[in-house]
Amino acid sequence: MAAAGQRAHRRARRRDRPPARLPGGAAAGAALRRFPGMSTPASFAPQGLDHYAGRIRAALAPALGVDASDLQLERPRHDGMGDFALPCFRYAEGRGGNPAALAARLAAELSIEQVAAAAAGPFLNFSVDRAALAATILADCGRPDFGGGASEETTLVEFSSPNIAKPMHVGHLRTTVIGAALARIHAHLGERVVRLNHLGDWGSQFGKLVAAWRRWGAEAALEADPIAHLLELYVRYHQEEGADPGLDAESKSAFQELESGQDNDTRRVWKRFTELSLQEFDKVYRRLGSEFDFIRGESWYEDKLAPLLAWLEQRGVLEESEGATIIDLEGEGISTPCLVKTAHGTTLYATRDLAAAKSRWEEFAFDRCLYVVGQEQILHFRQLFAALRRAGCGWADRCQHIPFGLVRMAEGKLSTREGRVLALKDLLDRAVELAAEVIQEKNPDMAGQAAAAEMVGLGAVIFHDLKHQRSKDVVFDWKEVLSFEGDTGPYLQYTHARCCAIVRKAGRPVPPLSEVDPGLLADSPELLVALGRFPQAVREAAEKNEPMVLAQHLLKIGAAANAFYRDRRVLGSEPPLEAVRLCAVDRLRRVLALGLGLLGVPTPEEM
RNA sequence: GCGCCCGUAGCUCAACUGGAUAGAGCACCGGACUUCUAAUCCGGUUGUUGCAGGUUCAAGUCCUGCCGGGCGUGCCA
Repeated sequence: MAAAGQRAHRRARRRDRPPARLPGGAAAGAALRRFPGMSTPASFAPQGLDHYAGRIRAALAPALGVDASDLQLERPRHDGMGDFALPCFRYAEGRGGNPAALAARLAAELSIEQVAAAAAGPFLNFSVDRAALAATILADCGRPDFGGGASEETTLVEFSSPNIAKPMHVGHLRTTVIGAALARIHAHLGERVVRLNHLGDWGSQFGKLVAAWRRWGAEAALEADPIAHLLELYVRYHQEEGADPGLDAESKSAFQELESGQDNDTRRVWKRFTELSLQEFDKVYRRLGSEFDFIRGESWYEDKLAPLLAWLEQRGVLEESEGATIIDLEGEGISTPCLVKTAHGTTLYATRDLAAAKSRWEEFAFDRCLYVVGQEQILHFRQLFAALRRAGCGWADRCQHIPFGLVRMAEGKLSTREGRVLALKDLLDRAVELAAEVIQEKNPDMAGQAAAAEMVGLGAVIFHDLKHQRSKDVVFDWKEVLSFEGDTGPYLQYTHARCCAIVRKAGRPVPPLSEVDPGLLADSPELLVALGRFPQAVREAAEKNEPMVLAQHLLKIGAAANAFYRDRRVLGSEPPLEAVRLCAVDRLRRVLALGLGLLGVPTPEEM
């Protein structure tokens, strides 16, 4: 059993929000709206730099005779080259000119309010007037919905999905943290988000567990530390199964009792294991700020399996092969068929996922359904979606696997069966402990040190996970994960806390925009541009389902912020300067809190 | 065997899905705290983007073939 985001089985618990009502049945429209380049989709009011991108497009489109949405506006590679760039190569092609000449001509001809155009060889660079930009940024960044949108689509996010009776370990960190971040990011864009925890609570392994419990289980140990004891039983089972054929028979019969659906002792034991596990998981979820609208294990779909199989049969996609029931996927370009029933008649992982997908579609009519599950299951999801397509589900294209790389320990492979795991709780505790030491050293007089340490420690772990591309494997390195310097969560938390301190110590309210002169911020273009690009970062993170995009952008804002208040004294400066800088610091504080909040990184006001 | 993912500075990673001189952090060296938190800032050093071809005005990015690592590959989840 691999280290990363497993998903497994049954029995669901519903909590919190009521089952959402969907506006009018089958939602129409493309599952995934594409946001080409730096365009601003209609559902988003222009924010930050978007204002100017819109103007530039509007001016360029007629000049080039192309549709505004086809314009490829880019970020210049280096600061100082402007705020937007248009490579002119492709536009020069059709009209016989050379790109540099076209750029020069456009630079001379274009007249855009508050935007200067300059040719740089074949590139046309645009610079936004600093004072105008400052005014825009100060106005937009103060809003709590900065970078937000008005999409009315419905997005399902399935994430975390640990197996019951096993500890959550570092492998679960990624799915839990990435999934929660994606859910928040999509929600910020206005989407109606449904968070699902597809617990691994079903399957033959629970027959094994119950069998092991009957042989060696100890009530006292179970109550003291349920998951530790259950893991112990699981490990022991695998140690002894080879030498003891009776075990296998016991576990098979236990699983049959479980699957029978009848209320018997096996089922009661299993149910108790589930509840004990959930209590433990909840502690971690609370710390990580992860919430679910529905905790539905695989078992929740149990009574939907028979109808599903009947439906598949009716659709004519089932075949028998070597005694098993399969859906052939050759026509979908997948040589491995999807198995929905074993030769012994039991259902499989894929069967439950098919039932789950169909049930979710019928309940939520989603515009997209994201499965945040490790990339070792890529084939499984390809099969799942292909099988749905074969069964005639057009909505299968709205389902998307969001894979991520494996977490591996530097010392070697993680293995649940061998009992070698790094429990997530231990990782978090260690991070918090270290954060407490640093706070004690750097800010010994602060009140509420324990609370701050919890936030900083968790912030370090969460941000570390989110700042990398999902697809890359991660070699877990204590030193790196627990680093609080440089491009880290605590760096951003620190920046936020500094901004909070300045606002707090100002001894007066942040002046309203009408009372400041934004032009006085013209000396800090990096800061303005970094803040101004925040909406684009949120959008791109959602579009790619890649929180890293937002994390990386927050680092840019953080760097600009630190340089800003390092060189520009706020409090005690000339009154007009103090006013506008205070205003800027306030916006920084808000945007950092907003962005970090989307990622799930806590934002202490002092640390 | 076949399929998918990854390969960028000593280390950890970016690079806006084909654009400008490939950028950050860590580490190392040197500077900056009687003033809003030095968990910071400023400056310096670091590249055959795994290898070889190909497409293109333009390739880290696309196509082919290799090398290396990881993960999958019908009755587990």
